[in-house]
Amino acid sequence: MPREASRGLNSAINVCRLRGAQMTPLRQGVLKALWSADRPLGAYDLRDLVEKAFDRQIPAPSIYRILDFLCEQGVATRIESLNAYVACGHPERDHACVFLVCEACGDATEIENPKVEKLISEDAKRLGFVVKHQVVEMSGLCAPCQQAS
Amino acid sequence: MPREASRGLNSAINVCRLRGAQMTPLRQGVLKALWSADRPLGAYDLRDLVEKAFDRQIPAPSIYRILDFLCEQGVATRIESLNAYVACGHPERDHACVFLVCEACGDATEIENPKVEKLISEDAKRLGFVVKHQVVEMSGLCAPCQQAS
DNA sequence: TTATCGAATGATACATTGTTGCATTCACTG
DNA sequence: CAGTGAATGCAACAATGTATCATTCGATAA
Repeated sequence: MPREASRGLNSAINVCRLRGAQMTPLRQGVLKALWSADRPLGAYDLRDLVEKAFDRQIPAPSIYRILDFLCEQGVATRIESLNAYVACGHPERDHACVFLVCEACGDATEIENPKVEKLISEDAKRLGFVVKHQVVEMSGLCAPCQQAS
Repeated sequence: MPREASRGLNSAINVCRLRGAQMTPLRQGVLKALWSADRPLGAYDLRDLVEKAFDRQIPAPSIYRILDFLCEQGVATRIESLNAYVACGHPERDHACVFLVCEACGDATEIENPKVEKLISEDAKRLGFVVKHQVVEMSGLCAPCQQAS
């Protein structure tokens, strides 16, 4: 696992601990798998990885529960358009994620843009709508994949 | 079906015709079901509705192919966070949809905000990323449901 | 230490959503 | 009327997600 990922993982674990949220071995295992991956992973991909790491079978519901937990803690994010999950780089800030999802290589880059959140929230407010969770995912081609094609 | 929906349906049919895209009876049936609904419908919900309307069985792959077609034509949109589909109100303009999805009543309101698209596209451009499709979905509570709770 | 209690996980079965591959039908065109 | 490509039918299956209940684990308090 690259150093940056290692830092991200530790940071996430600390964030959870500070909140009093239990970071169990299995939860750490799932989060570690997410940090080790270079692309979003599906729940069953994660199950396979964690089963190998723990050398035993893990039931699907456990994986889903753990993913729910990690997303609630803000240390992972579900990418709706892929039915997949990624580790989140800055869980300490309560923020909204924006992803650039490459159709070719499958990589999902998280970008930060608080303006987007504000812009939409204002529109929503005008309609009396209270936003609780935002999904912003742009699919297309990343720079390397454009050149490759 | 309300008048507005009826207009929307006809407009969508015309848009497709003008493009030379075949608007077959089955495709119209699916689109009509979408326009008649007051909330996003899943592929299998749609299948049930269209089966009743046509009084015969429809295979799931047909529904999915038709939904793909309708989305490509811009007369319907998939809401990723719900695995569901809605009719799109203005297919003539090539636009990006932004949805407000109410967790309580399930309704999905489409709002227009070209600024959002621009804002993110600029960020993407800076990274050399070419956006082909955008998913912007805000979940929360609509005004009526806030009062109800 | 031990009883207890809630959180987390295990286990089984199942529901929902989406796809593959190939056959058939249909409408248009030469 | 034959040929062609688009659309649909059909069967089986794959992938994703959930419901339910049992069990284990870990902290806390008697």
